[in-house]
Amino acid sequence: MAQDKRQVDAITPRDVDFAQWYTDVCKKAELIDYSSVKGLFIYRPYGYAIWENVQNVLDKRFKELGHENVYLPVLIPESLLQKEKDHVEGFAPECAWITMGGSEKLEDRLCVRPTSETLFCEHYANIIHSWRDLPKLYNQWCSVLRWEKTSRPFLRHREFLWQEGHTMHATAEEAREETMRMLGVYADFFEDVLAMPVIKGRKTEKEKFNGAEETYTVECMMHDHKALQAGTSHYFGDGFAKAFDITFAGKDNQPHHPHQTSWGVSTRMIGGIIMTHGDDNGLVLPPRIAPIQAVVIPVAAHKEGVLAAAAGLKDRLAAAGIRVKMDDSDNTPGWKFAEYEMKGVPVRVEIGPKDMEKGQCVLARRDTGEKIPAPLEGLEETVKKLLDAIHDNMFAMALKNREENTFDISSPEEARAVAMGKGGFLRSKWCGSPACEQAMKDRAGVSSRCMPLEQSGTQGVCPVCGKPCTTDIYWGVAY
RNA sequence: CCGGGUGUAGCGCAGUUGGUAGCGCGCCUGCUUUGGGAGCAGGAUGCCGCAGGUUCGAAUCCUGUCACUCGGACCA
Repeated sequence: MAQDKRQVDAITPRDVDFAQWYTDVCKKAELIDYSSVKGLFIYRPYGYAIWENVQNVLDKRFKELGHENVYLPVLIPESLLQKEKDHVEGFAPECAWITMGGSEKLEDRLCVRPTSETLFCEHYANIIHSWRDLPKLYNQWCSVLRWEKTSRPFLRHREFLWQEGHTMHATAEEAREETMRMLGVYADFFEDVLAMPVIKGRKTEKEKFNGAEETYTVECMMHDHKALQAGTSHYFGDGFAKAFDITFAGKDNQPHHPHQTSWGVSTRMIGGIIMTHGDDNGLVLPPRIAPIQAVVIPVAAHKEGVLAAAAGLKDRLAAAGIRVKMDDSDNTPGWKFAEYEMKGVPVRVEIGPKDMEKGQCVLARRDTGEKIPAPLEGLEETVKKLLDAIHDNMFAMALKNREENTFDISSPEEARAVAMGKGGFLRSKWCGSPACEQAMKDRAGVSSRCMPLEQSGTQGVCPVCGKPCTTDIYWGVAY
């Protein structure tokens, strides 16, 4: 079957206008709606269900690694926010402030949390006293507010949902291990659950989180060859602990500052899913996160026995642990095909009179469009295997896109030619100088994405200054 | 935040020199249909984004404001 055939005309093709295509998918797949306030979006049930599945998988993993969920307040007093200089400088421009309580003006105005480092530090100062209190492995699921100037569904909200892990450790080594462990959790999640290949790497000084010593990232390539930072993990050292006066008595009976990490992923990843896997017929959801993994559609439902057969298939698949829905509404089959394709349901199960005669149904896979007749016997296993095959294929397609659009460049001008053309990840050496990084921004229009953890170790030269160096780095245009 | 564009029914749009609001799709009802967005018949739906102003009279002209959108700047 030709999977590139466009079956849905409610959506602008990607090649015509990628930005419009993205907006169409968000709306037509019923993921999101706009509210009356710029940048504040409504997560509709189908969109929120994706986030719930993300939460379920990640929350389980966090807890397996010993993390506990907590909930801290939504407001931060200005005096508290200002305790760490770099941090407040980074976030102040996008804080929203509460200045009135009822009809009274507030003495110390309150910031709606843009992130919760300061709140966690204040709390940790109260509860960490001894080496026996460490490590503290806390995580919070919440929303945060950043007063962005421009906003787009999922990719840049003023209010967005995320999780933020904040951990405290007795030693720098332990905190560094935690930073890398959680980066690994994110990388595995993106690849094994969302079918999104990632590049794990470290951010440059310019791009790192305000107040962090080191920032690590998982970077993904979207279908339009732009980069998306999909998750971050920070090592803070003891900078915040000093600023917030967090100390503990060590085994040596001396006072010490603990070492800290934070790490987070947000609903931005849903934008990443859309732009990594979607096609001209709409959303294509990774099976392991799809709210509906298989939709059963009865064909000629008025005919004797068809509805009962469809309901039977639904019950069997549900009993096998597959998230399944039957659509027995009176829309035509063609309408339903288009509808669930727009919504990215990985597998469609068609059953009609002709199938029943042959003891089969028809499976249609969303990723390739292929239609496969399948015997009713053993259907549970067939569908499970198909879901895994779809995941593998989606990952392979995304990886192919990234590999075919990653280029080695040796000058800002060469980088610019690619960036202004079809775009992509640009790989080069880098001398480590902020001036050369800025020159890439000014002359090529690209920002540094990350220095990959997997370094080749080979000798080369910086594309800007020409100095010999060994560090591999990726550049790109980012969302 | 700076420029360009746009706000009229759920969606997409028309609306002339200012004169009291229209089309297509969708929606509701009924019948016929059903393997790729069905057909016929009937029906319902409007704070013309919001707030002021000009005018006998404003969707239309003026001012302000909010939102969407495309560039740019900023930004995780």
